[in-house]
Amino acid sequence: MSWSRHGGGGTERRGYHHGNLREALIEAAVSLIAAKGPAGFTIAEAARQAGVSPAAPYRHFRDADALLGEVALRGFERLEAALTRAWANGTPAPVPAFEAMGRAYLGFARDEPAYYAAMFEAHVPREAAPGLQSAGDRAFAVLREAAERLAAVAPKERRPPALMMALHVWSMAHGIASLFVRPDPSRRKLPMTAEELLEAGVLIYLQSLGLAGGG
Amino acid sequence: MSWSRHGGGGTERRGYHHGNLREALIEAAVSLIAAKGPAGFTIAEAARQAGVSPAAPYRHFRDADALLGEVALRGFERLEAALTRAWANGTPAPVPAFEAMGRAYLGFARDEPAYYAAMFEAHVPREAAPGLQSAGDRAFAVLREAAERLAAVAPKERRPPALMMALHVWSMAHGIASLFVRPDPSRRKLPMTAEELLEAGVLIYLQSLGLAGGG
DNA sequence: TGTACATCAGTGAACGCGCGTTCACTGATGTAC
DNA sequence: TGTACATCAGTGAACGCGCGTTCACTGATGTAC
Repeated sequence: MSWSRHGGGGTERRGYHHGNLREALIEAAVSLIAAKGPAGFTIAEAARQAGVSPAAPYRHFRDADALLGEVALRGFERLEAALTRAWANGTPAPVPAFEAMGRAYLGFARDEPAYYAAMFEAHVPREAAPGLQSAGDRAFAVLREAAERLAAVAPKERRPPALMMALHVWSMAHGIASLFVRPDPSRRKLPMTAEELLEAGVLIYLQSLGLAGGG
Repeated sequence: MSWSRHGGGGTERRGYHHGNLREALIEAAVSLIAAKGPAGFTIAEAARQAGVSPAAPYRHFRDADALLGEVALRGFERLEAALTRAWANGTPAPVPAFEAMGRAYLGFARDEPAYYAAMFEAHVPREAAPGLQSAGDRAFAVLREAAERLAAVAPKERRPPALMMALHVWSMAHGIASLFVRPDPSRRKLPMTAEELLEAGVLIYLQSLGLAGGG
């Protein structure tokens, strides 16, 4: 395999062929977005960071949107993995597992700002990368299935449509992430952590469905 | 007043002095952001649209952030007005007035996409325009005061901190606006309107606090 | 009412910059025989 | 094992473009007297 000779870094010697330029460009895009936001990313700069001429990226990506779309796609895959891990198939119990999933969403926004920005802030057309749309669908499906499991446990007369539950929780998590987690220069200060805010909100919401203790 | 001679449009004859360039640039920025998103806006293009040389805007704004900041500031003022109007001092009753405020938030996101983008998507530093931070504070204060009025009506043993209620509802409204109202090319389809989704979410939330008729 | 003057909003030409995109090319790779 | 050849990833030079920003300037405005 050619890229085994080229492995990780950027400064390393290489021949005429890069060997793994596609991956290197994606990595470069991620680090550029992390540093300067999605608007600060350009194909030319990504090429420079990959140590390659400005024309080279066009062998792999039609334009900037295609590259951004690939970053977004991988972001959705990572988010899906993180949510799946947190939900842990509803263990030890559905409600705490659901809460863990909420924390995972915020953790993703915090720890992977570049992916998050490509997914939700770059306004990449869904056709930009093949599979982008379905990767997004799969990430949301994790949340929806968890909501279905929860809904099944709820007292029948209070049970809302699981899809709606999923949308409510996603919206609250996403709103909190956008307003209080993403590094925005005009971000408002919170009197608690974003995680505490979300956890409280979800608990209040679930209580109403007969799913969480007391109050 | 000099600008009384120059009034509205752009194509109209004018002399050496524009007379109302500052306002014209803000209008141009709003229309550019509406058309191409915050990233598609440039000082040069705003100047062109105002019928003025590319150097002229620098008499009024230090840079693009200052102009965007001014747009964001006015956006917060408009949002504050819209929320205040919808809340209507809690009439006819706190819960429906609260719901109306939620609809007003979504309506603002839908009807004023340029302002919304400048406020929440352009990542303008809060120092970009004097008063920007406090305009944001005032808009949020409307929501917070409404939450306080609602909290006062809630049964004591279920009453959450009003600030937290405000943050929860703001987050859900903002999440729904970001995910389902803003024109995002990768936006997911909803099985209901954004307004219905938010209304249902807020009702479920308020039920839990003993504030809305039970399910 | 008239005039001189200070002020300052807007001009227009110019600059350097980085970007996206193209093109004919070059040289590394791997495969057919 | 060797050789000829097709493939195609990456080159590098070039282009036109629009942007931000500067500068000495010009001419409209309004105010002091």
